[in-house]
Amino acid sequence: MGTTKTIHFTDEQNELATLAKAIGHPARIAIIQHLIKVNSCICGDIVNELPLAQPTVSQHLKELKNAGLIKGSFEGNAICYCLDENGFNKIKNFFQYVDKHLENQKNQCC
Amino acid sequence: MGTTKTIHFTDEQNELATLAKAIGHPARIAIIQHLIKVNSCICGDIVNELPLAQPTVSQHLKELKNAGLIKGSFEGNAICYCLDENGFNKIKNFFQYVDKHLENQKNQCC
DNA sequence: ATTTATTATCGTAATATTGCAATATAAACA
DNA sequence: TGTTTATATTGCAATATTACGATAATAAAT
Repeated sequence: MGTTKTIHFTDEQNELATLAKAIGHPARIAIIQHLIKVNSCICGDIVNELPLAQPTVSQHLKELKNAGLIKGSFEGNAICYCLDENGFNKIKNFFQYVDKHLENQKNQCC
Repeated sequence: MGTTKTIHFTDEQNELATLAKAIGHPARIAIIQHLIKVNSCICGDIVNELPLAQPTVSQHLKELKNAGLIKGSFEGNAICYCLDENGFNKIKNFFQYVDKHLENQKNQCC
């Protein structure tokens, strides 16, 4: 196998999983952190920042983009990337939901 | 390969990635949601809730536990699982950090 | 038009993940 | 002790992910 049984889960569960999975790699965390640090958008700089070859970085950027976590726009012959609030808002809601529960259940666990 | 180059990233980046990766599967999202729904702890019920075989569920529980997202305590011959705030607080902080940035940069992206 | 710079894609090797049947382990109880 | 119940582990097949060299594609600059 190796194949996730997405059919048996709800769209919401699959979407949240896809978002979390996209974030679940140190290189992609580093990309997100860098995009926050430099405030405005960047592109080939990300390749210089990361300890990975250009095709690998390109692949990671693609995954983040597919998940709706970053967006890129052409700027001359380069591409400017920045965070996409669409994806982040979706997970943010999930974590707020979890957090609300954790507050209520403090020290009441089994 | 298939091997993530964890050595080249910071401990924080690797830890956040591990947490997000653990959440990044619909079955594990479903487990988290169920633990929230039933409020107090449960165990074999999770197996009944999920459309997966017992060994598969056991594996998913193990991953969540290793990541510090759930904790289990023995209750007779059964095991009672519930959410572990340790793991969740760590990612929560990350998303708050991201969110703060997104608020500032609204519509100022490239 | 050619070169240069920037990013994406293809192909491929190595490793990781997912899922399950079979089996093991451990605790309660008869 | 033997049996039931609950969970974990092992072993394995199928698929996914990660990473990179080589190469393509695109657009600016000369």
